Amino acid sequence: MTEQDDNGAATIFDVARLAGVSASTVSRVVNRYPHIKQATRDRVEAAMLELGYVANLQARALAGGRSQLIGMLLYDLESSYHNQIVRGLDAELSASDYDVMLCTTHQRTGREASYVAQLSSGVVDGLVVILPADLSRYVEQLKARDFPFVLIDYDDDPRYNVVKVDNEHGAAQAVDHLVELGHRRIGLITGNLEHASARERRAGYQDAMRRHGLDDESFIAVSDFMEATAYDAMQQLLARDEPPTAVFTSADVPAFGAIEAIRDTGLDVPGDISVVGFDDIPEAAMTGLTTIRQPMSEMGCHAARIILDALKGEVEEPQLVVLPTELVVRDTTAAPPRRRRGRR
Amino acid sequence: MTEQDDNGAATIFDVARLAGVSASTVSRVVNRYPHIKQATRDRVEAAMLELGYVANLQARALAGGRSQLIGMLLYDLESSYHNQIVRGLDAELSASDYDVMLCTTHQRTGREASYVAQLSSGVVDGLVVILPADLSRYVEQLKARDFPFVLIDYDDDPRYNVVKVDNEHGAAQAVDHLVELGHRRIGLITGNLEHASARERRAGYQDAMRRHGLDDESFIAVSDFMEATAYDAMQQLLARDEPPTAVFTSADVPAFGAIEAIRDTGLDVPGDISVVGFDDIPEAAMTGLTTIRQPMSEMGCHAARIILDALKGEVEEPQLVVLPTELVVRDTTAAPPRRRRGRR
DNA sequence: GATGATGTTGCAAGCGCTTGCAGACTGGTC
DNA sequence: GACCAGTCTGCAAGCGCTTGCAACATCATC
Repeated sequence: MTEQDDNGAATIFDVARLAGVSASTVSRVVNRYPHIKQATRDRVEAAMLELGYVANLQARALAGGRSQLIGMLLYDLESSYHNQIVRGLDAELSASDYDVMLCTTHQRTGREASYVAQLSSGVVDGLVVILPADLSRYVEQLKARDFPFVLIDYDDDPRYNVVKVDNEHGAAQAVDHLVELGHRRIGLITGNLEHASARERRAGYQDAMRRHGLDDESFIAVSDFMEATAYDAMQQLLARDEPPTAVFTSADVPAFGAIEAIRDTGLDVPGDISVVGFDDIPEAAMTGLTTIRQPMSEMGCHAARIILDALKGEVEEPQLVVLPTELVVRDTTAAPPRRRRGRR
Repeated sequence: MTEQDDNGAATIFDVARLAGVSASTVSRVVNRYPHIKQATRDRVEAAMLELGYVANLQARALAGGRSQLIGMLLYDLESSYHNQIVRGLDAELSASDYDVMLCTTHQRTGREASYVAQLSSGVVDGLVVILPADLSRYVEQLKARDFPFVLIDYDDDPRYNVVKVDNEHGAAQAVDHLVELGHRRIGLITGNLEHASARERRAGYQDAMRRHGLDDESFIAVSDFMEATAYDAMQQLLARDEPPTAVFTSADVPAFGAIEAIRDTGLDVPGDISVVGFDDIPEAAMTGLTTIRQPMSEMGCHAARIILDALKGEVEEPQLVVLPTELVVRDTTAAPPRRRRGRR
């Protein structure tokens, strides 16, 4: 309302002067230090309000306080998969005065380490990481510094906090569903095998197939979670003498690619070939894709909770949270066609 | 490689000691100050490498330097619309050693002001804002402080940097397309009219309709960019004595809602009713929605460029960038049915 | 060989905040 | 009335960095 300084915002000293106390006292009010006389507190709060005081996060973090920010490192913002997780995280954190800062590495995979270094050196108080592949380089450093962090969708590693879903069981659910419908020739289009999730889903598929007496490695095509490569992978499977009557893809996005490839060959989904995805992103519901649902926003919640606990100093053993998946049957799966058609 | 301190990372002093220079010199090397002897520079760089030195962003920002971060404020991360913009922004920025920090206000509309205050008080060097409604509260403050910022999808306001598309023309393209197909009763489902884009698209629709001698306010239903409310709005339009044979929705997401409502009534898209969206999000291509494309990643690029220019001190007049839209015809538009059917 | 223009570096004062320590109170007890 | 425990507040020393200023080194010039 009243006098604002020339350019910048009001500092803690401005507030202190106006309230007739020292800066330390203002700091204590802001940080909810218990032993402050109510009258003093009121005066300080009034002054803050009047000046529109906003704490300078930089200074606070620098002086040893907290930045009240949790970093989230992703390789990509394209997929709605991440967004759901962010939602969950954000919802849980915002109840505790924390906020999320999102960073994406995009193409520039090599920059992960520097991102982590930067963020963890004061910008954020904790880190949630969804990245493929080998984190060892920087994760060990974080660990050594007792910096709170959670890995999402990573290998089960007793040294770290990990939040994930039961990928193997999820893949088995997909296979079981297809077998129940009567399918015997069931293909798999895996994701990039650098991802733990891709490996685990493949393992789940293989186990389930074996359990049904159906294992045949040649039904496996490798892709990388992208639509275009899944299209190609599907074409490979279709080119076989006896193409599969169903495919399970390691995510929803590649499922779309597979469906396109199938339809481009003149075949029908699910009439000729059934398709099951993984994730249950919103687009899956929209297009009627049968899929294995991951509770994504729950994953975000759990990650948040682990970080918050660590921040409270309730440091426990590293936690492993494995959430259950769920089969969602929609319109891309059906019984296999009666009469066998060779190819095409 | 060698001695790392007890916990935290190496500071500028550690580097200085190892290189046998003062901290200021190290700072100058880091900040590419020109007058440094090559030999000194080399020595410092070697020391940095050896210690794995990472500048503390907080301290740097606090001391008056730059954080090398551009903030982006969104109300939502759900729609792929934003993601595309972020992509463009990020691509452009990362070429200049800047990174993006994303913040979403989510439901909590009231917190926008505090977000902006926090971010602009040192966390980021510039701000890109995609928010609905009334920004006046905090935007004026930013302006007064000469803090670089860009508004996306905002009213044309000569005081601010604004990046947007030609919403009116886009809407006109949609109407023209439908008229060309033979439609005369063309409905509009607007977005939340707090958004400038919703208002402009409505204006474009109205102008075009008038131009074709077709204006009839009763064909306008108000929604809010969401699928569910668009569903309801469409139902209203369908309940009329003479329902429209085509609708234009102010975004792609509500178009999906409208289509669902139409199909739930037993009618066909585009056989009975044509639908045109706006945005061209990936889901539009996937589901064959005819729509008006916004060059989203270009919008991000432009925003980045404006911020970077401002940061370079090349402060010019506030810029207004209006990008063209493009009609993308897919499978949800066709000629109206021959024989008029009353309702249902 | 003196002079000035440049190039190269260090000193020290902050940036806005937190926090350990200590001093000044308050109240209750013996 | 003296004393102790507890409550409340200020002082001052940083957190890790940038940057204006000044000092010194270098070099070409006359």
